[in-house]
Amino acid sequence: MGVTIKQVAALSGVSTATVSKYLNGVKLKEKNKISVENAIRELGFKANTIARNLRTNKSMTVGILIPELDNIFSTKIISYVENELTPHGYSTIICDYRSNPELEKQKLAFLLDKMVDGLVVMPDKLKNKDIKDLKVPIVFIDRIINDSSESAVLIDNKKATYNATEFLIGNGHRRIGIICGNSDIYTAEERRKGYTEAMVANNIFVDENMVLHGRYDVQTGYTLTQKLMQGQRRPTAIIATNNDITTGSIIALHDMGYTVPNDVSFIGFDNEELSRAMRPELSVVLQPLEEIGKNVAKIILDKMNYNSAPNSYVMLEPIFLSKGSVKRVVPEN
Amino acid sequence: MGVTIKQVAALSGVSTATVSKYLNGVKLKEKNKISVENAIRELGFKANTIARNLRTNKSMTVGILIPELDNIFSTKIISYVENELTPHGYSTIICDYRSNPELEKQKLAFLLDKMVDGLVVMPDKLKNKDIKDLKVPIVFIDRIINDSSESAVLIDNKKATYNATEFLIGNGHRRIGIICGNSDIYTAEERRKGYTEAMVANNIFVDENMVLHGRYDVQTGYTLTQKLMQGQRRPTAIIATNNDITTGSIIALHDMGYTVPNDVSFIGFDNEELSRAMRPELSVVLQPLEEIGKNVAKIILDKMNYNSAPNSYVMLEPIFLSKGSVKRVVPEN
DNA sequence: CTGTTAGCGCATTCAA
DNA sequence: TTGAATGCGCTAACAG
Repeated sequence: MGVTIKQVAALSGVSTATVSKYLNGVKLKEKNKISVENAIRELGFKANTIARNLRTNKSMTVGILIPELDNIFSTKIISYVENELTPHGYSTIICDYRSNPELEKQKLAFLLDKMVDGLVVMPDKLKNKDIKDLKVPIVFIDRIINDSSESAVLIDNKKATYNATEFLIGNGHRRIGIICGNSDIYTAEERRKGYTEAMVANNIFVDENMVLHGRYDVQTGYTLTQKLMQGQRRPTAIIATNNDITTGSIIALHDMGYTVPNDVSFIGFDNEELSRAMRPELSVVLQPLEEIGKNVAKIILDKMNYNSAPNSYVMLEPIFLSKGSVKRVVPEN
Repeated sequence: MGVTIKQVAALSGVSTATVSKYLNGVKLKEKNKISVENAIRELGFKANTIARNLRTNKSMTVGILIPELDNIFSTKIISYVENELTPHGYSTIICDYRSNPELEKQKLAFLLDKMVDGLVVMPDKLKNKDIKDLKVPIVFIDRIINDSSESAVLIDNKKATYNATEFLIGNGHRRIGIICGNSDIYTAEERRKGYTEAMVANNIFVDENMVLHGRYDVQTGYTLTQKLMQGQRRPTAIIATNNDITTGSIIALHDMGYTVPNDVSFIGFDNEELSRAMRPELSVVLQPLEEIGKNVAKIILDKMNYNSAPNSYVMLEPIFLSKGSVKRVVPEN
């Protein structure tokens, strides 16, 4: 369908091999170089990458697999990753699996089909066996897979909620509700642990009615906040553990007529923009998105370029932004 | 480096042609079919799609090109498009061009390189000449390209802001500020026109200081809102014309100590979640994202399957959600 | 520095 | 039904 190297060769009076070399940066005799260039221009030639990939077994593309597309947290990180990859000549193919375990595997296979040279994955239900004998380098973001020692970049999730919880405790709170993602997600479980550890460290009883699990979405934040606030003994503070849960939780509180922090103190996660828009602004745990992205890019580039690059596991510090959504209360004890 | 059709053929005692036929759904003699299936299983054979694409000139994938990845408006639509495409056997490759005209063309070329069978594009600076002789079907979302009669799905943008503006006028507002995207973006210009037309239709002078243009991002919303509110004669109402501008605008108002709607009335765009989180909730113009996605999918599928499918241009109705962010005022003059 | 030759993995004639 | 042969467009030896 398109113009081929053969036609270029014919028109310029050299062999296809020579044209190919030209395309791959090999120096030609000045005269040949010029006639090849002319032919390319005249014919409007564009190399067929599919054929090239077939031949070289490389595609100069990195596959990116995330659970949801409409999740700013992951898309922002990806933007940063892309930013670092592009200057090195790599393109990216982004796929989402709608938090669906079936799709998760299918899309992984799809990316492999496209002969990606590397993979950046935010996994959900993926198991070690699904990835352990892939021939392409892989880096996990945000979450890791049990028993896998593949490279990963994430934040210290336990610390994130530990700090948030301690902050609340320091302000007199004892009944602290927390809304977590499903406990089979690594991140969710870590965040839950951070909370529990902080409570325990401060000799506070952990009421299981205060620890709720659901999906990482607005609806979950909404519903579980209602549940927390409708219980017999309400929390005096709530921690939302992801971007969408933060949104849903705030909407629910407002819909129920509660004011933050007068009726209930609040610490959000990730949702910097909502935090800034509210008055008082929300105290939030933020992740260093740009740093995450840069680390991911560095690791995957290293791995693609030096097969021997060892796995690296990077754990970054969460950022706690203290704003006006936490009120000091008298401890109930 | 994987298992090839050749090895399968060898192991099952038939020719590669026969294996290929099996893979493509051609009926084989029962005995052959079984041995081929066994061989495939034993060897763990997986057809190499790159080779297949090279041969067939098809990839069963649709390329999606959007300006920004961290823009929920586009990613939500894409989710819906994907949802409709998957059951038909099509996968998607998503690329963003970071609102960069250079990248916009590059990524388009990248997708073409991947031999996508169809294209869904939210264009920015793309010109008709860039796409007029592509051999793959294309559908535009949200924005169209001048002098191009390609298929497109969008909302009636002019009406969206016309209605919002009329609503404000009906509530006594005369000095109405509006923050628009860059005027070379189709959508931005339409929205600006809707505003102007409503003003003119109501015999209200259009003060050019009230009509500001910038990027479709939070920073723009923030800065231009400051500008509007710092002027000598402040607006009594502000219209933000996209998701991020809405966010930035609200943050700016709050940072300056203004309350909505007491100090200034406000109508946002797209940002349903922020709208729901605020108290009073924000009045907003919403787009029917799911409907947009479904229309896009339908059109691109038709075009990929019947080359003759005519171009279609779908214009959907915007939704105006009236909440508490608009206050009735006494008209100034 | 250039051309010849071979083949990546698959799908598709055309005969048989 | 099947198989032998051919080639999609390109790159990679190797020899010249």
